[in-house]
Amino acid sequence: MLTLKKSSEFQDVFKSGKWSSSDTLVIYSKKINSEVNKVGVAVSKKIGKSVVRNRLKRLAREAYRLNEEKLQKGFNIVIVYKNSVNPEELNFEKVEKELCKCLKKAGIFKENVD
RNA sequence: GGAGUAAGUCAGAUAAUCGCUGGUAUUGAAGAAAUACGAGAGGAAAGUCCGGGCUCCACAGAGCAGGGUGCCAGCUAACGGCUGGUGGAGGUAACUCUAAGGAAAGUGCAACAGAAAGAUACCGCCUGAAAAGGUAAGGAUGGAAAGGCAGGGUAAGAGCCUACCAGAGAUAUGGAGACAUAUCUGCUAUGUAAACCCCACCUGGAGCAACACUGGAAAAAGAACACAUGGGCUGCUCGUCAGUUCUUUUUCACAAAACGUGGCUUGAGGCAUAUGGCGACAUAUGUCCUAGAUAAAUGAUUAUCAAAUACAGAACCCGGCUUAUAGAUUUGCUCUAUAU
RNA sequence: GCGGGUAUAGUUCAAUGGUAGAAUGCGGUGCUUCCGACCCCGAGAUGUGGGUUCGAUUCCCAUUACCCGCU
Repeated sequence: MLTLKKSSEFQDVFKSGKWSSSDTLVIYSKKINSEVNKVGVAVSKKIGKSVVRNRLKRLAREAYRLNEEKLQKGFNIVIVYKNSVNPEELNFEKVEKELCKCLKKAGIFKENVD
């Protein structure tokens, strides 16, 4: 799993990418000329303390990792948690569900997969 | 058995599958990558309230200003920390708390009430015909009222005298000291220094986003040059150092705010034993190596253990303080009930 | 990571250690045929917990929330 690292890459995805959202997540994506996908996760400081934010990042990364094979390639993706999220209500199953929903909306899933 | 008090310890474990970040070894020309082995968040990692190391500024200068600390002795690299004691406060007790120098160097403040707020006594009491004088027992106020209270004494009164209590000074004894005890003198000096201040001691500034190293080109404009200007922490005054560059803009290229590499983890380190000390701690010997990331590493699923749930995530390092914290557990001591 | 600041009525701001005040908003009364404007009256607050002081918005300590700067 490759991650986005530069600030300029993040800004590029935010400005010129497509977005789709669910109750808890917003996903920005941009197609580029590449054979791999890159992912970044962003959690606002308003959601909680560092323990909470780290936990949410891990959940998102794990959910992405388990579903990575089902995706089309050549995208830069940024996963953002909404500020209205209640961290106590989230567990791994919910995050995975929401993430897949958003990715389908964005059209990144391969067509022949449910 | 109950209630309490003090000091600690732990902070889920084991197994399986998938996955993450360093290290070592092997393969590989190297890089990337792969395989194997082993390691991988805390008691507060937090708040940033103190202190120190380290780096740069002149290895760090002078004076004033400013800031901090404040019973005594010790410990420590240092401290506003810790240990042991002294005084005071609370508790039946075990024990706990305590910013605790100076108000007799000076200044300020003490609203309202009250005659009066450390000072010219309003009413009152006594002497006296009056004028005037002597007084502070009693009176209302107030947080605080001329040491308190009782007796003697007196014209009325008053430490004027006496006992007890409280405060001040002197002397003696004990103690390293804070201070304690005893005796004598004598009756005045209110409170506030977490008001200014005085005294004693300490204090240069900035911080790893510090700092060092490597890495492209071209052009234009401006400023200042030796008794001058700018810079070297903040306020001022001095002193001193370096000695020609500095600032801005544009174009191309670009990891480009170089988001690169180092600094970076072996350290006032941990553990065990012995010795010295009431103790904090010190010394000696042996032994161990235990995160180092940079959009930032510990996660997901399943099973078992009654249950798996608190506060919470290293970011240069260390010593403290403060604050948050589910549950489990050990030891010492105190009071109390019942039984023997 | 480092440095600094703020918190007072519903809102915007004042206040030498001595009764917390103003504007606006809110409620009521009057005026008006009714509403508005105007007049009168009223309620309403020192972020939280300790300490110093006779007395704390003010001084000291801790804590919570928010904001700003460095990069």
